[in-house]
Amino acid sequence: MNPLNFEVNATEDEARAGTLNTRRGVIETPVFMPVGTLGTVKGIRFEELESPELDARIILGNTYHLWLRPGIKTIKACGGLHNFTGWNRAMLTDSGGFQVWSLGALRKISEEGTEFRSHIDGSLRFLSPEISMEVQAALGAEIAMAFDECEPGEATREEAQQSMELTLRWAQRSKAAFEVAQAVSLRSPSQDKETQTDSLRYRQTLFGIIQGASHLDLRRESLERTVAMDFDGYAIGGLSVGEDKHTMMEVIEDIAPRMPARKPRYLMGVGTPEDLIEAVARGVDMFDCVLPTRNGRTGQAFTSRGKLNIKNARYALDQRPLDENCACSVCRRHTRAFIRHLYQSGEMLASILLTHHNLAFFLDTMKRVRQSIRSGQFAKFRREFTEQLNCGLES
RNA sequence: GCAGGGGUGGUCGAGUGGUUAAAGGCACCGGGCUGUAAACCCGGCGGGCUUCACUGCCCUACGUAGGUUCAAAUCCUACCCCCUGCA
Repeated sequence: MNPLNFEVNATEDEARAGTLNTRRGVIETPVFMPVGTLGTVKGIRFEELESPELDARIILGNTYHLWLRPGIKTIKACGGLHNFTGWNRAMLTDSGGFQVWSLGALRKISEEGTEFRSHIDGSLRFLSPEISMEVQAALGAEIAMAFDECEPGEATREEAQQSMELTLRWAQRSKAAFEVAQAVSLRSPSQDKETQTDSLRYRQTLFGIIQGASHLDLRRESLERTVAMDFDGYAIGGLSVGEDKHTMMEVIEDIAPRMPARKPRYLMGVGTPEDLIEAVARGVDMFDCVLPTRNGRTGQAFTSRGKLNIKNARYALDQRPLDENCACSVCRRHTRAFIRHLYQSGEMLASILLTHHNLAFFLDTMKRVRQSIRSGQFAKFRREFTEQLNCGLES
C-alpha cells in the first residue's frame, strides 16, 4: 500500500506526468516545490503561493533549521508545522542531511550521527537518523526524507563509497525510526482533535536518498540497495554540489530511468529552469531549489529569455516588464525601471516582486511541462523553451 | 572686527615631509548564488598608454597662487571660502 497513491498518467519517452495524492491535496507531477526552510518561503505570503497564479501545491521545510529554532517543543505545542505556520497544503521536510554538507566546518560526522555547531549561537548539537525522524514526525509533513550524508561533487570514488555506505546504514536506521515514530503518533491521537481530521491522521511517507557522487557504479548500487529497503519514494541527492553540469546530467540520465517506475522520483536541490526540463526529460518527477527565491532576493530574475540582473544600469529607464512573455501579476504591473529603483534603494519590495515573478515563472514552466507531456508535445516544448532561452534578452 | 577650528577623490572621512593615486564607509559599476549559516557574498572604482599575463610607464589630483626641500595633501607666505565663540 502506497499512502501517496502515486500514479503516472502519461509518458513521453522518459518524461512522465502523474499525480501524487496526499492527505493535503493532489500534486500533479512533474512538480516544483518552493523551499521554505524555516516554515516560510522567503519573501512571499502563503496567499500568493496558493493563488491560481502560482498554485504551489507543496513546499519544503527543514528539519535542522526548525529543530534549532523555534525547536521541537514549540512546534509540538503549536500542533505541528502546518498548524504552526498556517500552511494547509502539502509539505516535505528535508532531514538535515544537506546541512551535513553545507555547514562544512561547523560539523563533525561519526557513525552515530553528526555533531553540529549551531550557526545561531554556537552551541553543540547532535543530529542522527533517529533524532531527525523524531523531529520530522513532530513537524508532520506529508513527505519526510531519510537522514543522509551529502558529499561534494568532486568526491573521489573512495570517499563517495564510504559516504554512500554510511548513507545506506543511516537510511536503514531512518526507516526503522520512522516506523516507530509513525506507530506512536497513530496510537496517540493529536491533542487538537478539532483541527485534525481523520484524513490527516494517515501516516507520513518517507523517501530514501541515492548518493554516490559522480560515480555511476556507486549510484546504481546506492539505488539498488536503497530500493531494497522499500521507501515511499526515492530521491537523487548529492547533485548540484560543485560537479559540472555535464556530470550532473550524466548521473540523472543513468539513474532516473532505473528508479522504480511506480514511485515518485525526486531530484534534490535542482535547479535552473533548463535543469528542470532536462531532468524531466530523463524521468524525474519532483524538484526543489532555492534559486527562484534566493536569486530573486539578490536581484536576479529568471525569464523565458534567460537571466536578468535587475541591478544593471541598462535597466534604469527600461519600461518593459521583467519578462515580456510572462503573465504574472508583477510583469503585468511593474517595469524593470521601477523594480531596479526599488532594488537600488534597498526596498524590500524589490525582493518580494522578484521572488514572486521567479516563482511564477518556475511554477508556470512546470505547469506547461505537465501539459505538454499529457498532450504528447513535450519534445516540442523542450526544444522551443531551450531555443527561446538561448535567444538572450537583447533581441 | 577679534579669537579659535577647518577646506582631501562622486560623497563622508583618515592621513600631517618620502613606503600616497591617497585608509575606511557610503554611492556607483560589474559578477556570483542549485535539498537556504544567504534581503547575501565577491570584484572594480582619477585619466591615458603598455604586456597574452604577473607587470610597467606617463599625465592630472588633496581651496587658490607662490615659496622652502633631493622630495609637499603634509612645512612657510598671501589670498578666497566655511564653521564656532566674543563683540
